[in-house]
Amino acid sequence: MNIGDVAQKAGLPPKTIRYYEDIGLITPLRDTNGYRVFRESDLHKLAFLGRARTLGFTIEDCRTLLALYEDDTRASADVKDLAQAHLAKIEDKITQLESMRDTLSNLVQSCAGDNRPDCPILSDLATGQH
Amino acid sequence: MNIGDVAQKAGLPPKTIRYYEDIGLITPLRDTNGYRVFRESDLHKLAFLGRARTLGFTIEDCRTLLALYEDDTRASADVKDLAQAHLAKIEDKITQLESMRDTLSNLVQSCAGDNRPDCPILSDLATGQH
DNA sequence: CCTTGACCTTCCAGCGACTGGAAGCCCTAT
DNA sequence: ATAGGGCTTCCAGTCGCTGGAAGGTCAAGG
Repeated sequence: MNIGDVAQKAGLPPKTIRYYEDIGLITPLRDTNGYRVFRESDLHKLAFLGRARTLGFTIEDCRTLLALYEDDTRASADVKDLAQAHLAKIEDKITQLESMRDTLSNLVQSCAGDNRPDCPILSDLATGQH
Repeated sequence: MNIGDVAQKAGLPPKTIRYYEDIGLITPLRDTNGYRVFRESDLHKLAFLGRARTLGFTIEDCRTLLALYEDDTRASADVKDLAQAHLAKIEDKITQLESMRDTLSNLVQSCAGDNRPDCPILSDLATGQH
């Protein structure tokens, strides 16, 4: 399989796949012409990585997850710990974003949005007073 | 005011303030010794920027907001549009993160987290099947 | 007067995870 | 022979800082 095919099947851009090779997440073979040759196992890893990234795991988390996946003697607790830590970070981010959203949505609602200059959004930014 | 004082008062690290000067958000004066000298107006702008960044506006948004703030003839509609667009992005991000959180939290709950290797989290990543 | 230590300066590099683009090779079809 | 598409590498840029090195400045204390 060439990079185009595997990119299609894994749902990742070729650039990303090359990058993943660069940082040692996968090691496809090489044809005599220098082209990368992907095995089924490479495709499998790439799909794994794609899903892990979709869940927001960092690349380093992904590296760890792949290692755990390939280790028959892993303890599921290690995977769970990693996932739980990641989940906690996501929940933190959600909380942060919700606070932004709430403030912003109040400000937006209080702004007339006409062609006059008076604007509670700017007043708030200027003074920090709601 | 030197950078340390203004950093304290604005609640921003000196490094960030220097960066804001680099990219043209502020233009403090200079003392004969080369030290930056901040006026009240600089402090005011920095506090404005700090609050805008806390609300998640990008630097370019902040630049626009500052320009609008300083333009007496602005239309509040322009500010509102900007804020609304930003709000929409935040809401998108929240939705994305919530979807991650839901999937992850299901996976975490289904994982025994003991010292056996069987792990539904890894199975899911490997197969994409829940 | 000298030193110490806290402050200030500039400049360069790195973070994370790609992404765009240039320059050039390879392969197939016409 | 040529045109096109796909492949290669390498370099630079994204965003918003942040760390660190190397060095100038200033006020206080001995």
